[in-house]
Amino acid sequence: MTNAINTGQLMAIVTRIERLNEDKAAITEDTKQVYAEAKAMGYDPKILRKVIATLRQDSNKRAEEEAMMDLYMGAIERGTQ
Amino acid sequence: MTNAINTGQLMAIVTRIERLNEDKAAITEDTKQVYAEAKAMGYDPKILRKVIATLRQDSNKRAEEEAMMDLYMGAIERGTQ
Amino acid sequence: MTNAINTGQLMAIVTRIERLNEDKAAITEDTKQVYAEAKAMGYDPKILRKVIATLRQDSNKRAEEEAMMDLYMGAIERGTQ
Amino acid sequence: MTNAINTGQLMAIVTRIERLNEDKAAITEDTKQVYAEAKAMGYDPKILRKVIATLRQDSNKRAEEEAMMDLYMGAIERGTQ
DNA sequence: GCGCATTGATGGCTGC
DNA sequence: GCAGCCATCAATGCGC
Repeated sequence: MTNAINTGQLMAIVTRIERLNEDKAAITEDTKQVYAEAKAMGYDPKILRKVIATLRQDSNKRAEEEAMMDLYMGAIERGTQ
Repeated sequence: MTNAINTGQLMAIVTRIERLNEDKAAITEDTKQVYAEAKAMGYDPKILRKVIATLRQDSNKRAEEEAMMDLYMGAIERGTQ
Repeated sequence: MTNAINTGQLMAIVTRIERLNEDKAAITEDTKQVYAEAKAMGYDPKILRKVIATLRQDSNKRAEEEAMMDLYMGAIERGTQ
Repeated sequence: MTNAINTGQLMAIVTRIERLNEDKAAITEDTKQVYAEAKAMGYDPKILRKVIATLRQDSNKRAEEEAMMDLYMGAIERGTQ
């Protein structure tokens, strides 16, 4: 019967994921720390967040535009076959 | 006038945060990878996620929520008999 | 050449889809409203959502998932004793 | 004891939400239909989706820019108080 | 059946 | 201190 669970294997997986989750939480913590420092230096955290978000959006936008271009190009190629 | 912005300082902050965001994204990537491996080994990712979430939850709170859920469900079942 | 686009036709399609999207957004809004009212009446929205989700689920499938979850949890508990 | 549940009230809430969910599903259905028609007319559904998404993004972008502007204006006002 | 895109849910942050 | 808001994250559903 293959329904039996390989306990060691399962626990290894669970442990790895839990570890990754902790690492991620730690980074979130660090990020908050940086925002706190920035605030102490007089920067408005809210604006800072918006700026970062905007910078990220701009990269995404570029990627997005390329994707769209590819899509159009593909359509044209198919249309002219 | 103190409104002038220290460009270097600001960029340092922004860069640090972007770096942390990237690190976090990388970990998210790794996590997805682990789930994919687990799936390949025959584990159901959906259940796996539930298990991880459950392990993280406080058991008292969990019991409480279940009790309330039963209460609601019971009321509805009686109402539709 | 048939590659030329019928602008009016295309716009009609786009407009219809946008309209449907708006309608959907409006319903989402209404739904949030109902949850808010329910909360004001003392119902826990989180539990309420779980109840609705549960009612929608096929009960066989639900039992199956719970069984598998128990299997995983049992293996982990035994492993950590 | 106030923990007892007003069954009729609860069911009314649940029913309203379920109804809204159905309406939403119906709209989703309609949308799929429109995409199917468009495809039959020779439009590439994939591109169509991207176009719609882009149009939506552009509106969002405008709103976003206004929000950012407000944020900056607020910061300046606070800074000059 | 997979990957993706959208949508729904949760937790954290901010302002009152 | 809490409610509302936002941003992230999980999950379902869709098209390929």
